[in-house]
Amino acid sequence: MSRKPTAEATSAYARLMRVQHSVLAAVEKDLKDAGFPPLAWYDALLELSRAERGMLRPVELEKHMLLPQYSTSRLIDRLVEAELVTRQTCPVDGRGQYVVITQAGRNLQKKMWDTYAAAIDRHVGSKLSAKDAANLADLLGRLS
Amino acid sequence: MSRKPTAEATSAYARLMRVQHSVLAAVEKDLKDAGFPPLAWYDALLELSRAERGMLRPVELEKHMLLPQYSTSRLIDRLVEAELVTRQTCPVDGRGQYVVITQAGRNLQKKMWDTYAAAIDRHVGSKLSAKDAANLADLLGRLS
DNA sequence: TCAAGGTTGATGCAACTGCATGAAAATGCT
DNA sequence: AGCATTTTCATGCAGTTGCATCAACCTTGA
Repeated sequence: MSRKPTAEATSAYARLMRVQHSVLAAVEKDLKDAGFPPLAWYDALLELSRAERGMLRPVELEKHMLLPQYSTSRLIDRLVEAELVTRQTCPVDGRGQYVVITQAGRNLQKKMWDTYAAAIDRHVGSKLSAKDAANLADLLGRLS
Repeated sequence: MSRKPTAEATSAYARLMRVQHSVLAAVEKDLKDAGFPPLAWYDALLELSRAERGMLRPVELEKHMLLPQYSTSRLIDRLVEAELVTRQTCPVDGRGQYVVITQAGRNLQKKMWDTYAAAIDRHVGSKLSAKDAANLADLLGRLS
């Protein structure tokens, strides 16, 4: 049975799309203006830097980042090309591999965070009280 | 002066990115599975259908949709190709043109709305009370 | 053990995007 | 009016994404 959304739900949906688009564009612009690579690189480096021994299987990275498989594969290509990660063969699974963050990768991730944090603060933090932000996070969480 | 965001702001930001991504992917999938073109087509057709006499300048469409200029230009190409809109020369501005929605365009927009509405209800409406949805819309609105 | 089926990762190709630029027309300034 | 600037729209090119598919390997089950 296919129901129609309420006006409130439609409005929330529309703003979710629009606001995310604007905020993401603004944040990406701040990073780009500071001479940094795209956000997807940061996300990947962050996941890797937090992982045990700085390594993850592509398939794990893929799940963390909610990216399609081929997209992850090519992102890794670019990170390898930029020497921010290396590929290592996986000893326990002949199909698989490990992606390992390099020291340069860790350094870049840390450097990007300064700019990234400032951008988040400017485009989100400065516009909401901590209480409102927590409330927003909670409401968004219910959509998962 | 570049400040760091609070944990609440960071969390709200992260969820905004993640949840929008998931919801958009789910909605696009529903539309695609029903055999419809991408959401951007719907958005353009909706804007046009609501406009005076079903026509807009590309530059206006661009502002409504928050798209870069070249992206709008090419979207219009595809809509023209699919005979959902036509281009007409603009009598008051020799540079400009009008994009006019066709009857087929209006029909498609209406048909898509059934599926789109059901998707919004499923992925947003059904997960929030009307009050929560209104609250969410309000909080998101403060980020604009 | 071996075949069937699932998982992991790469890649050719077509479509799409971003960037830089160009052409044409309008606007503003003196 | 004359010239520089701005606005509007299109497009070549390189890089990226989406789709389909492939190859290699693992797992399951008889």
